[in-house]
Amino acid sequence: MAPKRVIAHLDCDAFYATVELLKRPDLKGKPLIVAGSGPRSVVTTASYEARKFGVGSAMPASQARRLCPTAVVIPPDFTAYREKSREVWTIVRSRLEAVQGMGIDEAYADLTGVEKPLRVLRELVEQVKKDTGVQISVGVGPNRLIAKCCSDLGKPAGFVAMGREEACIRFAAAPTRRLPGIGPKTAERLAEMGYVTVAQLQEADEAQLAARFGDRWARYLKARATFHDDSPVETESGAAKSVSTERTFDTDVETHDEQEKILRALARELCENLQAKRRQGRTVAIKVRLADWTTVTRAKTLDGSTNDVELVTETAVALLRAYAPPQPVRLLGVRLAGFDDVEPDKPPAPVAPVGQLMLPV
DNA sequence: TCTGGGGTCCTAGGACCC
DNA sequence: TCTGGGGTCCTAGGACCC
Repeated sequence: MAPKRVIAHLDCDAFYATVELLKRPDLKGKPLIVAGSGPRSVVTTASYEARKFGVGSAMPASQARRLCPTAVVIPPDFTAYREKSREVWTIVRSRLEAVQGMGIDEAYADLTGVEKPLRVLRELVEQVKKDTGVQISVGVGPNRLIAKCCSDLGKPAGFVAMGREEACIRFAAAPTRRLPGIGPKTAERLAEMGYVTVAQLQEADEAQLAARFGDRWARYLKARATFHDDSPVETESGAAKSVSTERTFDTDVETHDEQEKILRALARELCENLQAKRRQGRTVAIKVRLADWTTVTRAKTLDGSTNDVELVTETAVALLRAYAPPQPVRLLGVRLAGFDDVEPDKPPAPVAPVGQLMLPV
């Protein structure tokens, strides 16, 4: 029988704000908001002082300023965040075997079979704090779902561990939205059916859920509510499956001529990025967001893979012309997918050893 | 008071081939 | 003349996550 899994979720507290405070210690204790300066920017991170005013991630910056007029607003410095992130996860990986990074400021680790896993984690958190100034909150459980919910529970500087049955009880009164995988739309639909809390979803009739969401989703939702999750911690991350560049404009762009000009610049930016990464893709796609927030995508798959500025640009422009946006445009984007190149920094695909026959399956 | 930028995965329909 | 089913590829949209 397989040993009981021990999964940890490690999450940096208010990561961007923390990095800014390390650069500017004089701001310590003040409410701090990391957000762009444009009229349509959103909050990327708020310090805990700012959160007391109701400021949260993904909130329009204009709203955040109104909620907390005394806050110091700093534009994001992604270069600094990437650098600090590298420091943090280098330490974590030096101490733990199986780590799966999830974006810049969090990761899962599989500590199954590790002696005294909680002690190992506590010492790790302490070292990261001492060496980098970054505070990590930790959640531990028998699977990723419980680990994730637990790291959230103790923030900031949290350290929470529990088993599945305890999780079912401790999160019973929480809204379903608290479960990762249940977003605003699904939570809304569940609420319409009378399932507002995790406990209610635990007791929900699966056949009734299936009628509304389909078999697969129904099973998934029940599994989430009862904290069943056997998804593995994936150590190999792999290269991105698509790469895109997009921009929201301070004011909507009205003429097709101007839209085209912007799209060309975006296509160039994307191709230069891909050339640096030595990646080529077959599918060129554009994204157009209209003034009324309608979002449209159009894609074309080419015969061969490319990252050529001319080819990608002309394909993207042709897609835009065919669509001919019927309203002013607030966002334009270009994306390349369908990569069939060798992943960077990896040896070529293995071939059959000499003397071994490749048999048709 | 409006709503960023970078991704992933899933679904569903149509084309096309065997 | 009519009737299949399966598999793959492509496109578009939607939900979700950090």
